[in-house]
Amino acid sequence: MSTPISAAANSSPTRTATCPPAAWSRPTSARASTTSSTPSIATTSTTSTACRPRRSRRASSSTPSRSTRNWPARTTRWSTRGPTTRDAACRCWTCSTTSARSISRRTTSWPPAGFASAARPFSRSFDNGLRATNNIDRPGSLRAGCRFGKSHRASGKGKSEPAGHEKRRTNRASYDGSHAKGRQPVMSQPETQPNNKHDNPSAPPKPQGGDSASDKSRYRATLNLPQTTFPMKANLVQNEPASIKRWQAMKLYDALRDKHTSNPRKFVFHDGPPYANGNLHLGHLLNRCLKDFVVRSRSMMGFDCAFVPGWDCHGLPIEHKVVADLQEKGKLAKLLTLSDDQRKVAIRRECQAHAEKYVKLQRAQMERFLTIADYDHPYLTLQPSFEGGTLDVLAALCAEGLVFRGLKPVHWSIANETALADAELEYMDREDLSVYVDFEADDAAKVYDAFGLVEAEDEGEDEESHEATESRSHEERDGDSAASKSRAPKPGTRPLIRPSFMIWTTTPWTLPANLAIAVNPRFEYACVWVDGAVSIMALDAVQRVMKMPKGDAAVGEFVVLATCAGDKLVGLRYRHPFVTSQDGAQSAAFRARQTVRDDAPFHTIVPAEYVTLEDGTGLVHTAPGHGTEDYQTGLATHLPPYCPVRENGTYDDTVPAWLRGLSIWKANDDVAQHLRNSGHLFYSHTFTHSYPHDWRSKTPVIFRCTHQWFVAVDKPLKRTGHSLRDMALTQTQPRGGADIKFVPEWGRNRMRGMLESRPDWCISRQRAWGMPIPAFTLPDATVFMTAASVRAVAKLVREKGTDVWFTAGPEELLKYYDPTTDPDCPHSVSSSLRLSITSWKKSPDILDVWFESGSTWNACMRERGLAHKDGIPVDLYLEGSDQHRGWFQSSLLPSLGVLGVPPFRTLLTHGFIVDKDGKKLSKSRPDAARYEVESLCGEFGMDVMRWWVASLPYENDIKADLSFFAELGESYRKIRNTLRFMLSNLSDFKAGDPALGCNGGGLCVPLDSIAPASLDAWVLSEFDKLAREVETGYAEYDFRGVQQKLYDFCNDTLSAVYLAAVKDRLYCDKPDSPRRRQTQTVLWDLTDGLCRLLAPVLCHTSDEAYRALKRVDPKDTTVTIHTQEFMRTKGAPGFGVSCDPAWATVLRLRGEAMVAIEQAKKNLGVENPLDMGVTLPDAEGVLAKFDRHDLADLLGVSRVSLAPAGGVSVQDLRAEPRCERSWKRDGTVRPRSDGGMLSDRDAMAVGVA
RNA sequence: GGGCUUGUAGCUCAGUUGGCUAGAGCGCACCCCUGAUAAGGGUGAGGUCGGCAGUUCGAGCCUGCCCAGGCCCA
Repeated sequence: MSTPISAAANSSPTRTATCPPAAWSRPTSARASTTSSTPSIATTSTTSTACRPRRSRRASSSTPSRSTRNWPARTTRWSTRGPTTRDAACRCWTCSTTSARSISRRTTSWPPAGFASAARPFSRSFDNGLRATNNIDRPGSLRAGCRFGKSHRASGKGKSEPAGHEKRRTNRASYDGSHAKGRQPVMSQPETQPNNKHDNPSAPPKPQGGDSASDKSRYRATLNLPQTTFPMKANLVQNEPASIKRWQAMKLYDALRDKHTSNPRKFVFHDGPPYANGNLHLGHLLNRCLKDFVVRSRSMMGFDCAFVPGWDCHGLPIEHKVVADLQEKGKLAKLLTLSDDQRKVAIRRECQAHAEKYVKLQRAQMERFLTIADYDHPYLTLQPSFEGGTLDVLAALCAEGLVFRGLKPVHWSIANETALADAELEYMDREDLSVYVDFEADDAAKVYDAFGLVEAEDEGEDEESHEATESRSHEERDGDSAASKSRAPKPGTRPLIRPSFMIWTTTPWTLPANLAIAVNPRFEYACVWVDGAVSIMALDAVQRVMKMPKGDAAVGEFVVLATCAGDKLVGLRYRHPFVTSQDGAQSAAFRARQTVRDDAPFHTIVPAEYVTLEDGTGLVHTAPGHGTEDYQTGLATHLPPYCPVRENGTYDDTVPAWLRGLSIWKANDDVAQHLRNSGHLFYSHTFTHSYPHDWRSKTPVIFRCTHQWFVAVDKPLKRTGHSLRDMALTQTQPRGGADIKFVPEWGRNRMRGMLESRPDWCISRQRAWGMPIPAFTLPDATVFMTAASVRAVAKLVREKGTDVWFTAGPEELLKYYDPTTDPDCPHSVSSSLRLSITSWKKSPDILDVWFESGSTWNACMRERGLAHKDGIPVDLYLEGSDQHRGWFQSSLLPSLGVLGVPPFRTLLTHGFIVDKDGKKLSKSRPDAARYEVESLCGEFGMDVMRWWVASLPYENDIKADLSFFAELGESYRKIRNTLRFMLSNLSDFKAGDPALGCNGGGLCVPLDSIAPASLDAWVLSEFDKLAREVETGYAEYDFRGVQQKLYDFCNDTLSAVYLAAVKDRLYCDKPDSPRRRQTQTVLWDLTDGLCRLLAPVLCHTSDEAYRALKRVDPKDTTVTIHTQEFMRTKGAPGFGVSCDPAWATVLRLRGEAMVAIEQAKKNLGVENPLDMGVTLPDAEGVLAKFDRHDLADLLGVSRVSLAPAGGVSVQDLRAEPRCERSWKRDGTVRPRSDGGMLSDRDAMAVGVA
């Protein structure tokens, strides 16, 4: 075993260790090998330039090799795996419910029987002298003989043993006597080491002055020890609801508004409405907390910040749920017997009840998040006033000429003759006909040019081939026709046959509506000679298509003549197999109903990126009236959304005569047969695939173009001459237009990208639960809706709600409408309105819910007088990044249309919650229930959750895991304990009433009397810096920065430096000594100021601490921190106290001294810094003005002296007498009249000579 | 497939115009204190900056490709 440090080495009572004597080396000690190379502890650091104390870990210059670094990393991992975990330890400190669990786990689950004294990797709360080591942490690795190795004190500090095998079986294990008692394993050794470390044989001879525990406690009663009612244990789960009740009792939101009645500084923040359906989840919690940080911080900055919560109440999910419930209860069938209006009113009533139920539920959850808002007066999209405000927006857009009717394909139920939303579809297997169809090229030469095919040089081709390039059908080739015997041309040469574009479709009934063929411009296409015909298809599809069994005769011979890129085909024209220019979308009948551009590229090859090679031929039959992608292609190429299918699923009169009036399902076979007969069908077969069906009738649905209402994004506004898209792109430019601020900045590009590519906004839906679009169909089938008519309906809606649309007739609905004053009213209408209005039909459409939420800047903010009166109405919108396409855009466009400016000055987005591996949070995870917000509030407490939210870089994905909340719980406790310590040292302090001037009759010391070189001035100046940074952080929505700075201030500036330094004067000075009172003044102000800075985040805890500081009676509901503002002096954040610039030097030296002290512990064997003195170099002579006691307290040593040169050095003071009261060896300790050994200061405090 | 975005220590994250010997907190290791005590303090160890290839005197940062995520589209 290693040899104890020799006591003989300590011959000098006050030894300066700048040059350790040779005798100190311990050659026989294993530790000697680690310390012999240690440089002199006289250190002169030249690296640190920090101006405030830091607990940074300086990078070591001697980085170990990689192989040596691996080992501890691995052990670290399993050291955290014990059956007790940190989160268990943490939970017990933030709430009452889990503490019992953590305690019980501590005492019963671990260590297992037989390992009674094995240390637990528990919380640091239990670590004092009893902490797990790597090996002990794994019971299986325990080895007799090493578990209870001798105390490091007896074994020369045990450094010779590998980490994890020795240690901590010291007497201090008795801290947790319950573990050791009666469970000492056989291999344990009785502890024989001396209890008092000052009896350590390696230590110098027992010095003068009492050191024993009894000596130490002799003067305990004479000290000013901390006292407070502010508990260490937060009990958040129990206490937070009490805070909520208190705030409700004092009507906190109203109080804040009243306070700012005449405040011209308004911060207008607008809540985006969540959907009133279901429980709130972690994503909502994130969103609501961020919003609350804004509301509370702006209020504390002195702004009037109203915040009205809102809910999105209309829409399909609620209606779908309600109808499903009705169906389940068997009530739907009865409803279906009612008239349309009656049925809709009944369903709407159910929907409203559903929405209101969830508004109530979510409101309670939001209040549990400790958020402040006008919960008694929320805005709901179902409120008549809101509905009126929305219709006003619609009216204004009508006035600008932006609202129009157009065609758009939607899922259509033929059985119910109604449009269906995605949520109303059920996918079921269905048997359909799959056809491969040849569409002949219009100009064969151009096609062959595209493929680069050249004329064949062989003059000997058969006569037939010299005929004009005419079509050759596959049917002809199948027989014994001459063509089938023709030879395949050589690759690269041009056949004298008209080529065809081969498409594939599973809906032959849509072929009459074919207007184009789409190719992918990036794919390679092939010109294929197939048994005497020529077809174009994607090169990658050739093999697959050629394998298609063509009835009885398979493909005989095929040759790829050439290939070319898809973009070469774009623009080539083809001939529809059976629709002529007199039919279809080009027919007079269709053109009469629909505007068709003259340059529309009918029957042309068009580009489309969505074309794939997985199925078909790589050439996609495109019918813009029968598919979403086709429709988009149509929009892009100006092809009309031609749909020849009526509501009942039969063809209209624009199709060829043989199809008119036919059911589309029947038409499938007829079309195939027609193609077969005309030789255009390459191949057909029936197959089964998954196909959407109407969830109610269980019948297959189709895509069908229907009339919808749109807001035009490219049409110039009457007022400005610019389109919504142009305006939006201008206003969202960096430093353009409104100079909208995006947080984070990349949101700008994201949103602009979406604005650039978005189509016209379809604002109509065919449902019951929503706001009706107040349009009317006139007897002549024209549709009537003008700005004035919408406003007239809006007025009625404000009086009666939108149910009136379903209960009243057109005459009643338009009772406020005066056609004679409406410039947009057609003469035919104004002249005969009163005569014909009873025969008008109400529009069955409702508004897209996005239009409602997109109108909230008007329907809520302007309606309620909360918006800025001029210019941009709202300062901030704050939502998840999905709202770049959602709410942000649906708000931007109407606002631009109505006001000409965006609705918001700043757009802040946050990311989505993902699990700890960065994957989507799955509801199916086994511990999903613990991620329910109610569970989280109950497990960690809301202030901890808020502290977590504040810690997040919210711009991107946010990883969430129970362990993270637990970690933030630890961090929260640090803040709490810091507040507690400050409060506990103010128990005999009275701040006085500021209204009384100076110290207001209290014990405060004027702050301007504090010397700039004092500790107190330093900490106040640090607070001012913090206050500036935190206020800036709040203003810039940098909550993470705020949280980190607050934590660092509590953890570092206060706990590690200032509070540790002033502890001595607080405890040991005479209670009313000026020095102590000055520090108490500072503590009081710091606590007050810190609570305010914390208040927007830790709204419960800061209020609790603030009330404790002010000694408010628990029953008193009038005092709260939340009506206060951030601390300001002469307009600037903080107290306006600055410190001496030399503090930078002091703090740099403190860092060096800490390292030197640590070295001294090893080299001198002095364990307690109070047994040390430190000499600081002061070459520049700047330290002289610093109080030596301040410096000593700052280093935690007994004495500090200055030297003109050299480095930091440490002296062993153990031979000097120690004050029995303050435990310091400050050089003034001597026997006193009461028989005790006391320093001068302590003698004075106790009152002995 | 496209737009935007993320990847840095065991974990959560900083990292400015390319100048870095890459920082912080937590955790971990070791130590102190026992008068903040289910507290408090100190000192350390720990990194192939997702991968590959370029540009550059110099790359965590710029470029290209690839891998793995997220949001919104298709």
